[in-house]
Amino acid sequence: MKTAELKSNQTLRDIPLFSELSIEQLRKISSFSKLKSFEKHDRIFNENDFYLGFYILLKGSLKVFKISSQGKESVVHLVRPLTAFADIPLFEGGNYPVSAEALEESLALFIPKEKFLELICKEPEISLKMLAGFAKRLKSLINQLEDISSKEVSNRLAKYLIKEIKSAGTDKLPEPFVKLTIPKSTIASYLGTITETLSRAFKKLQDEGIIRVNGKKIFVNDMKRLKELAK
Amino acid sequence: MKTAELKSNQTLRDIPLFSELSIEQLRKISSFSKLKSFEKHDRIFNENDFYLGFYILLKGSLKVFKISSQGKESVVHLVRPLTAFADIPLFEGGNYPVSAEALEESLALFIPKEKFLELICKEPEISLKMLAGFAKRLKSLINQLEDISSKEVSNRLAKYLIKEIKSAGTDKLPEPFVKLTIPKSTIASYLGTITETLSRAFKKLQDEGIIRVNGKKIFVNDMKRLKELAK
DNA sequence: TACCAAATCTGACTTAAGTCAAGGAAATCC
DNA sequence: GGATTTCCTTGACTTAAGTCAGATTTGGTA
Repeated sequence: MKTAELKSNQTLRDIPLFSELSIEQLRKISSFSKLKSFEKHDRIFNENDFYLGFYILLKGSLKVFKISSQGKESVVHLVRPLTAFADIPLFEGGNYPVSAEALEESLALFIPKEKFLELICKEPEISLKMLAGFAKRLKSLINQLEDISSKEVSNRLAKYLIKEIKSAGTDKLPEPFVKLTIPKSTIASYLGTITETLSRAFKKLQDEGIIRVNGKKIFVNDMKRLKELAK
Repeated sequence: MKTAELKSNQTLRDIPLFSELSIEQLRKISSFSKLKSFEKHDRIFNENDFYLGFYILLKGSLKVFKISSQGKESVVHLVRPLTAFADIPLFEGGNYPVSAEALEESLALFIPKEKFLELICKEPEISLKMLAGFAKRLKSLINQLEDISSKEVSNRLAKYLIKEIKSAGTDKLPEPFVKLTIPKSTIASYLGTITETLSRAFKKLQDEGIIRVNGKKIFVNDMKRLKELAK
C-alpha cells in the first residue's frame, strides 16, 4: 500500500455521501483524509485490528469477509467504486469486525474516525446520507440471508449473474454478457458455497441452454429463464 | 389491533433512541405517535404495504419475516421490547420490505414517517442514535449470514440458546435454563432451517448430555461444551 | 515459447439437511 | 373435561451440497 495525493475536490463530489457539501467542506475532508492505493491481494485491514476509520473505494474492487473458527472464508460484501466500507464501527465502537482485501489494483480514500465524527456533528446532512447507505445495506443483507436459506446455489448464481450483467450495461443487448472480474472462489464464498459446487451450478445453467460459459466470459442465451430462476 | 393512550413520557425515556431528549421533545413525540396493541397472530404490516412509519415495541414480542416465492417463511428478526422495527424504509423509500406478526399480546408505539423525519432534522442527536442502532443490526446480520453459511444447525441452535439464556439472566446459575416463549417453528425459520431438523438438533444436544429438554424448558447441563459448539 | 503455480473442473463418495407421512403431545375452545 | 386444532417429534427416504483426490486449464513469467 502507498499513499497518494488526492487530485481534486471533484472526486469527492462524485461520492454520494459527500455530494451535497460545499467546496469549503470538501476541502476540509481532503485535509484530514488520505488516499491509499493497494495492489491485488493487499490486505486493507484485518478482523480485530484496532479501528481507526473507514474507507471509500475510488477505483478497483475488494472483498469484505470473515474467517470462521474452522478457517472457512465468508465473503460478506463485494465493494465497488464510490462505496463506503468499514463504516459500521464508527457508530458502534469496537475493532474492525471483518477483514478486507483488494481483488485488483485499487485506490481508496481513508477517513479517520474522530475527524469524521466531528464533521458529521456540524453537518447533519451527512448523517442522513449515511443512514440511507446503511438502510440500503440492511435491505441487501436481509435479501442475501433470505436467498441463502431458501434458494439453491444455481438460483443464487442466476441472481448474481443478472446483477452483474445489469451493472455491465449489456442487459439490453440481444445476447447479454459479463466478464467476471473476480475469482470464482470469491464468487462461491459470496454465494455461500464452495468452488466445486459453483462450477457445477455454472455447468447446470449451461447444460440447460440458459447461459454459455467461455472462460471468464458468460453469455446469456435465455434471459427470461435466467430471471425465472433468480426469483 | 386497538389504539391505546400513552401513559407517560417516562416510557419514551426508556427507549434508547429517545433517552437523551428533553421533556419538551418527548411531549412532541407523544403528540404525533400512536400506541397500538396487538393480539397474538395479529399482522402489524405486510411486505409491500405502503410505508407509513416505523414502530417501537414496548411489550411482547414479534417476528419480522419474508415469504419466498416458493412460499417459505424466513424469519429475519425477532423483536424484543424497546427495539425499533420497520425503520429501514424511513431513509431508503419504498414500501415495507418485510412482514411483521405478533408472537404474543404486544404493545407498540407507531411513529409516522414524515413527522419523525422533521424531528430528526431539528434534533441531529437522534440520527446518531439511529446510526448506532443500524450499525448494531448490520453487525448482527453479518454474523447471521456467516453462521448460516458456515455452521450446522446444532451449532446455530447452541448459539441461540446461549443468547436466550443470557437475556433470561440465568447464565450464572449452577444449571442455567430458559423457557422458550416463541414457537419452535419460528425458531427453526430464524435459524434458517425447518422444524424437523430443529427437533433433531435439540435431540442431538440432549443425547450428548449438553442440555436437558422438558417441553418448552431447556436446562443446560454443560455450559462449557455448549459454548464450544456455539463458536 | 515453455514452464510453473494458481485456479478451475470433474468424478466418486459422504453427509447434513430437506421431504413426506404418521403418530403423539400440548394448548385452546366450547 | 373432552374434543379439536395446532404444534412437535419420529422414522424412512431423497437430495443438494460438501469432501477428497486427481486432471485440466489458465495466466503470468522467465
